[in-house]
Amino acid sequence: MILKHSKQRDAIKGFLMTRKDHPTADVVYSHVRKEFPNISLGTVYRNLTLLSDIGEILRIRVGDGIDHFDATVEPHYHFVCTKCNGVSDLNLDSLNQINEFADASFDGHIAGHVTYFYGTCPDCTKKTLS
Amino acid sequence: MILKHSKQRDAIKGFLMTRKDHPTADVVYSHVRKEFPNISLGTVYRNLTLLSDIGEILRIRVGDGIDHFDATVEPHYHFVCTKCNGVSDLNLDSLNQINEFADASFDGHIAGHVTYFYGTCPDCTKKTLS
DNA sequence: ATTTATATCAGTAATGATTTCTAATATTAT
DNA sequence: ATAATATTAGAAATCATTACTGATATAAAT
Repeated sequence: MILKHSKQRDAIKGFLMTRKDHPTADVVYSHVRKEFPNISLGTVYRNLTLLSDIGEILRIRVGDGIDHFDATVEPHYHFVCTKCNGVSDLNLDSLNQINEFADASFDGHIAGHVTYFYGTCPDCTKKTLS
Repeated sequence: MILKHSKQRDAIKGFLMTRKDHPTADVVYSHVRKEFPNISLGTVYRNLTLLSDIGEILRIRVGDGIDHFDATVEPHYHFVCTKCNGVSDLNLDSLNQINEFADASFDGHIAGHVTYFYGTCPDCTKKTLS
């Protein structure tokens, strides 16, 4: 199916690009609504799904049962704060060697892995100390 | 709240212990129903949640949006087959060193990681070849 | 510019997994 | 036995997400 240009899709992608905290569909919705008061949550979901299908954004699942979205599509790892539940990026080299490590003792074929780290984010660490 | 014994809970835990494929609540439900025809899905969910809260089983999220459950609580890694969607265990040493690796370039504190591997399981690998 | 074709939209309804509610039942202690 | 209460079955509610529908916007063809 051929894509047609859409202002709503532009706004969704544009908003995501301004954010480093991997917002949920609901957060995207509430912000894009400032520019498009009549936009529907269904449109937000449809475009987030479309954009991730064509590889322009990432859909991230970090165990809270809610999908998060990320405009940075280059492979990278994520961090989830167990205090504020925030999601952020980690500046970390690829851990692809763990695929071979796992493959060594496995009878099938390992193509990749999904990893996220958890703990206390910089902000919550500061708050704990003060 | 003090726990009381329950035949339904026993059956749920007992069924889970016979399985290595990390069934979903729905699968647990359909099997336990053979012994307790009137058991409700809510009871299955409540007990699976209770058992994982007290650490007798694990609740596993592998990105398909459905919770899987595992009677093996010792830390171990999981594998998801991208062909049959089956979930299985991996016999793999802990990768805890990646926590320190990630911590090195991170301003907060990393307490742990969640990882699962994906690819083709032994069965599907065999079928592809034949 | 008009017309045509169709992708996208807003709004709403439907879905699927999971949780919560309620009155009845089962379990444990007294 | 009796009392106290955790647990149950069944149904309803919730939450995130997807699908449906007729109207609208976009891009291409005339």
